[in-house]
Amino acid sequence: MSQQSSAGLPDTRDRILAAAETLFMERGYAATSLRMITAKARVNLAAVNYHFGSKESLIREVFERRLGPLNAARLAYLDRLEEKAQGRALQVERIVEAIVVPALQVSRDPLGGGAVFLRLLGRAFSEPASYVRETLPAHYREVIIRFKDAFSRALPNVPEQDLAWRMHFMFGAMSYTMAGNDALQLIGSCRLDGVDDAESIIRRLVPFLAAGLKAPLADSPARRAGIAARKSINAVSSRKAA
Amino acid sequence: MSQQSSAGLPDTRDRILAAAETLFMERGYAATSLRMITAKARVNLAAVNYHFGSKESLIREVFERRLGPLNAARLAYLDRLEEKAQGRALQVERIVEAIVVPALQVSRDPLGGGAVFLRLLGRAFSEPASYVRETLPAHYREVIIRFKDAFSRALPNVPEQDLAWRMHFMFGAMSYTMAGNDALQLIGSCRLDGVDDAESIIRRLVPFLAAGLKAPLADSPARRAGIAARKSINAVSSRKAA
DNA sequence: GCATCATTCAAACGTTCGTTTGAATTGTGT
DNA sequence: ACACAATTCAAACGAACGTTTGAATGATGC
Repeated sequence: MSQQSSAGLPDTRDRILAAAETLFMERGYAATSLRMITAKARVNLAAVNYHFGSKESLIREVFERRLGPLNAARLAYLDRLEEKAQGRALQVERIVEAIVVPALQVSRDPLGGGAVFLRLLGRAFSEPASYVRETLPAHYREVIIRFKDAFSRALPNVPEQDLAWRMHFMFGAMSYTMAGNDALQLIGSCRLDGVDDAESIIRRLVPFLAAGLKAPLADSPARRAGIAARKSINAVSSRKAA
Repeated sequence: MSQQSSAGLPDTRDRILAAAETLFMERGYAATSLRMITAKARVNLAAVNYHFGSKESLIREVFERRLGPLNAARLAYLDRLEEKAQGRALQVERIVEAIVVPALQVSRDPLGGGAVFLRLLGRAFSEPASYVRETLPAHYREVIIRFKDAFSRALPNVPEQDLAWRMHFMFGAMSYTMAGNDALQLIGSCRLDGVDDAESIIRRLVPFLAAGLKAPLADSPARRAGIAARKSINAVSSRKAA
C-alpha cells in the first residue's frame, strides 16, 4: 500500500497516527480537527481521508494499532501464570499484575508513544462518542472473560455479582490512573511523586486493587438502613477496625 | 433577573440547564451544540447567550449548580463523624461513606436530574477541555484537604505519598462508576445488576475502597525486580492469600 | 395608557469543520 | 525513457458551529 515503506523514514500514515494519538489524548476526539492533526504531522490535509477514509476510521486505527498487542500480552501473561500454577488457584496480586504490567511495557515502547496511548486509552472509557463504544468492547471481550474466570477461581468466596462490580471498580481506578488525571495534584497539598514512573505507580496500584478485590463482603441490609437513616452512623457495625 | 421566576413553572434558564446537563453527559461537551441544547429545551437558540453569555459559561453553571451543594454535604457528613468520634480516629469505611453517600442523596434529588449530573461529573474528570480543568479543582480543594487529613489519622501507618496515590485510585473508581461506564457490561458474560440502584452500588463500593485504602504497603524493591524480570512470578512473595 | 424594562424570536454573521476534487508530483517496473 | 500507479497538493465544497443583531413580544410600575 505504502510506496516508500521500505525506507526507514516514518511515512505519512505513521506521522498522522502519531499526531492524532497525541492530540486526541490532549484535547479529546470531537475537539481535535483534522487540520490540527495534519499540521502537527506536517502532511497535507487531504492525506487523512486518502489514507484512512474518514476521521472516525482514523481514531479506530489509532486504537487498534496498540490495543491489540496490549491485550494479547495480558492474555499471554495470564497463560504463563496458569501454566506455572498447574491447576492451583492463583494469587490475586498476580492476576492483577497480568492486567497492569503489560501496560507498563507498552508505556516503555522504545518506538515511543506508548505512554501517550495509555493516557488516551484511559480517557476513551469515559468518552461517550460512539466510535469507542463499539470498538473497545470487541477488543476486551476475551480479556474480560478470561480474567473474570481467573479471579473467580482465586476468590471462590466472592459471589459472581460482587466480583463483576469489583472488576468494574478495578477498571475504573486503572483507567483514571492511566488517563493521568491530576485532579488531586492540581489541588496542591497533595503532590504525587513518580507520576511519570509507571513502575512505581504499578507498585502502589496492585496492592490497592488486590485488597479491594479480596475485601470482606458488604454487610447485611441492617447496616444499610443505618446509613440511610443517618442516625447513629458510628454506633452499629463493629467489624475489624483500621 | 428572571421575570417569571415567581411562577412555579420551569423558566428558560432551568430548562437550558437541564437539557445541557443531559446532552453533555450523553455526548460530551465539544460534541454537543447549542442548537441541540436549545432544541431539547425548546427555547430559542439565542437564549443561551442571553442568559449565560457563552457556551463555556453554560457548562460552568451546569457544574456549579450541583457540585457546590454536593461537596458541602460531604464536608458536613465528615463534620458529624468527627464530632461523634470526639477526637478518636475514624473508621476508614465511615470516611469513605462521607464521600460516597452524599452522592447517593444527590442522585435521589426529588427535582430530578441528580443522577444525570453524577454521570456527567464522572466523565468530567477525564475531560481534557480546559473549562473543567480550571473549575473542578476550585470546588474540590477543601474537600481533598479535609479528607486527606481524616484518612491520614485513620491510617497512621500509610505514608503520605502512598495515601495520596490511594486517594487517587479511589477517585478513579468512583468517577468511573458514577460515569456509568458499562465497558464490562457491554461485553456480556458480565452483567451487572442494580446499575440504577445507587444504594446497592455504594454497598459494594465502600468495602472495596476501604480495603484498598487499608491495604498492606507494597513490598520492598526486591519483589519489584522479580516482576520486571518475569522469572519465578509465582514463587517469591508469600503474603496472605485469598 | 404609556413608558420601560426584560425576554423571546427569526435571521444572519463570519468561521471552522470534514470531505471531495482534479491537477501536479513522485516513485516504480520494464 | 516511458507508462503507470501511488501519493501529495492547493483549492474549494456544503454543512454546522458559536455568536450577534434588531425587531417583536410580554410583563411591570406609575
